Amino acid sequence: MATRSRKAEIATKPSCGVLLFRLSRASGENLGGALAALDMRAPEFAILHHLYFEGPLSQQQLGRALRIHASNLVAMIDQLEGEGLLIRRRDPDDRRRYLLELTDDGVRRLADAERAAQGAEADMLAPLTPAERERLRGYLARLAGHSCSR
Amino acid sequence: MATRSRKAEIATKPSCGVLLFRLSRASGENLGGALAALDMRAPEFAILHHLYFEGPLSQQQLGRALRIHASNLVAMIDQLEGEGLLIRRRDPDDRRRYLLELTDDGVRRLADAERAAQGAEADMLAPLTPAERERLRGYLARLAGHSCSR
DNA sequence: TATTGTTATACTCTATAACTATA
DNA sequence: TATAGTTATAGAGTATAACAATA
Repeated sequence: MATRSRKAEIATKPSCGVLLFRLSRASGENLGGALAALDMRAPEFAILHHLYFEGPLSQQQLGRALRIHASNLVAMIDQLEGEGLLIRRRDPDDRRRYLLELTDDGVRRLADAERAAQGAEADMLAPLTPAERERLRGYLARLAGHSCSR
Repeated sequence: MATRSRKAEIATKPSCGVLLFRLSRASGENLGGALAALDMRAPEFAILHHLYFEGPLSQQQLGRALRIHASNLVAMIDQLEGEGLLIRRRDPDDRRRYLLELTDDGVRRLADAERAAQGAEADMLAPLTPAERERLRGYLARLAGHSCSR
């Protein structure tokens, strides 16, 4: 009993949290490698992606969803705006805010990035059947919606 | 047709890769917050965790699994060894390598960290049913085994 | 020659605090 | 007063290259 109690304090299987930690780093490495050919980084890809699906958004909203600190987001948005991939428009209802919106070039660039990322994604998901991949995607989408929409 | 082709280049739903990016950051923030009470960071937690389940391992093996660069791992292992949570033993079969192994204190510290992390994990997984959580954990474990065991 | 661990270093990312303009 | 965006800056995290010890 005494010898078991020490072991019993630790779960017999890795938790989702620690699995996410490991997997996100491996996935990020693959994604980063694929995006490097386009001279793009994962955070930029995530920004374009999120604005495409959820935009227009303020910098605060975008930063909260992607867990990018407001102070760090400024330079990233500057960069993307400088490349003509998005525009900052003042929100007429609250002139403190910007409304970030993709340009047509931004949409095209996102499409290029998605194409590049597809191969990396397929490698990562190889162990799962197509049905399992879709179920995983559904789970992740629900969890992301819950955790990333504050 | 021409108006559809622009849209058609981009998937109608976020991919697993970008969902993992977002979710891992939200999850990491929660985990980091929970571990802060123990004055521990997520990478340290992952190291203790991985050595517990997969150890003993060389620094190269550990670094590859967790995507921590060998040059950066040195200081982290120094720190954990200094706290008495693990030991570096020379591998008698290959004296270039260490065999990293948790001490009893390391196991206890991991148990403390797991307890602290449990609350954050429950919050994150709240949108899923218990059965769905277990299926998700199984998927993540299979993918991590594939991507993180090079 | 190749590999493990190590150091030094530059670069990116992240977090904190203070400022401005708007609300 | 409070919030959105910005700036400056310190602190982690990351990657590259070179080295000693060992294979």
